[in-house]
Amino acid sequence: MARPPRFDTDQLLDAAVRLAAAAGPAGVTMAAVAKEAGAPSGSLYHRFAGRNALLAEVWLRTVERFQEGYLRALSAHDDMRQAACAATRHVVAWCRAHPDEAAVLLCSPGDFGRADWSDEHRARADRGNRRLFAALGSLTSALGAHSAEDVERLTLALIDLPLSLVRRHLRDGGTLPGHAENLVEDCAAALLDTLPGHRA
Amino acid sequence: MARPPRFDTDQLLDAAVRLAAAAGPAGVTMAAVAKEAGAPSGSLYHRFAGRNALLAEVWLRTVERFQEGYLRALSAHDDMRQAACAATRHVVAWCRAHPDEAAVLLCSPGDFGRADWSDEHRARADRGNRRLFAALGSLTSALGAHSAEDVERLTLALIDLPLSLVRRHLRDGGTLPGHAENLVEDCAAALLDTLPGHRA
DNA sequence: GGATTATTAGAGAGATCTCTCTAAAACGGT
DNA sequence: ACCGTTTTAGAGAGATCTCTCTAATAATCC
Repeated sequence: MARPPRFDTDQLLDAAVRLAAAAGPAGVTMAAVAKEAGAPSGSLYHRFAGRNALLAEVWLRTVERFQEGYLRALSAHDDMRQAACAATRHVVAWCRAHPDEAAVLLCSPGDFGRADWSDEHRARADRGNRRLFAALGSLTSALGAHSAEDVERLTLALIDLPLSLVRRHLRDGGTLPGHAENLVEDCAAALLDTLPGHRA
Repeated sequence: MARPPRFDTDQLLDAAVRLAAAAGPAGVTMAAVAKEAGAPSGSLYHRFAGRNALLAEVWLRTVERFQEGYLRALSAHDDMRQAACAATRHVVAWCRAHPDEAAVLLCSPGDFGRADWSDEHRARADRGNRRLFAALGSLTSALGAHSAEDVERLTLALIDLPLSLVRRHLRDGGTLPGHAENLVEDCAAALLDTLPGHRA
C-alpha cells in the first residue's frame, strides 16, 4: 500500500530516551533526536505533531513500561507483605536493567513539558496514575490501614524510597550496587511497620 | 568610587530561582532572567561569566543555604536520635518556607549544567557535599553503625526520604500538608531502627 | 506496469538564545 | 569641577531550534 518506514516510532523514541539520559530533557531537541537516530527532521515531524508531542510520548512510554512491570510484581503474591517487597525490588531491578529509561523515570512530567501536552496525552498520564494509586490503595486496605496518610506512607515506602536510592546512585552516571534490592526491601519493610494495622 | 549597582547578585539569582521553579532549569535563559529582574542583559553578563556560571550560582547558593540550616539542625541536639529527627523535620520545614528554592533543590546539579561548570564551582559543590557526608558519617558512628551501607541507610532516612515527600507534594504546584514533618520524622525513626546498633 | 499512498529527505523562514561590544550614566575622591 | 571606576543600557552577530513546505522515493494493489 505504501512505502515502508525506515524509522518507526519506537526507534525514534529510543534515540530521544538516550538523549534525555545523557543531557536531560532539555537535550531532547528535534534536531538532536533526528541526528541521534540518523533520520531527517521530516520523519520526526511525520510521526509526532511537534516537540511537545514527542516529549509526551517519551515520558508516557517510559512510565507505562515501568508501571506495567510494577503492577505485575505487586499482584504476583497473595501475601500483601510479600507483594510489597516484590514491588520495591522491581523498582530497583527495572532501573538497573534499563538505565536510560530510568533516567527519564527520575524526572517529573513537568520536565517533559506536561503543561504543553495535548488533552489525550494528559489523560493517558492520569489513567496510569489512577491505576497505580488504585493498586496502592487496595494494598493499603489489605494491610489494615485506611487513611489518606496511610496511602501516603505506602507510596513513600513502595515507590519514593526505592526511586530515591536509584536517583542517588544513577545521578552523575553511577551504577546501582548489588545490594540495592535488599536494602530497599529492608527499609520498605520497616516503613510498613509504621502503618496502624502492622504485624511485627 | 563608582556607580552603585541597581541589580545586585542576589536580586538576579532570585529572579533565576523564580524562573527555575516555574519552568525548570531549561527556563533559566539569560534573556528570561534579565526580563524577570527588569535588568538589561549587559548587567547579567557583568555579574556572571555566562549562563553556565549563572546556573552554577543558582544551584550552589540554594544548596548552601539549605545545608547551612540542615547542619545546624543536625548538631543542635546531644542525643543522636533527636538530632536525626530534627534534621528530617528541617528538610520539610525549609522547603515549606522556601518553595521556589525547594524546586531547585529537588533537581540535580546535572540539571544546572554541572558538566560545564568551572573548577571553582565544582570544588564548591564538592566541599558542601563533603561537609554534609562528614556530618552524616559521624552520626552513623554515634548510632553504633559503621559500614558504608549504614551511611547509605542514614542518608536515605535523613535526606532522601524527606526530599521524596517534598517532591511528591511540590510537584505539579501543590503545597506541603501540615502533617508532613511528623510523617517524615516517624518514617525516619523507623529506618534508623534498621541500623545494626539500634535501640527499639 | 501504472496508480496510489506513506514515508523520506532536506531546504529554509522565523524565532530565540548566548555572548560581545560600545557608549552613556552615576558615584567617590581629589 | 574633573577623573577613574563600576555599572547600566541595549544593539547586533552568530548559532541553534522549531516547524513548514515541496519534491523525491519505495512499497502495495489492481
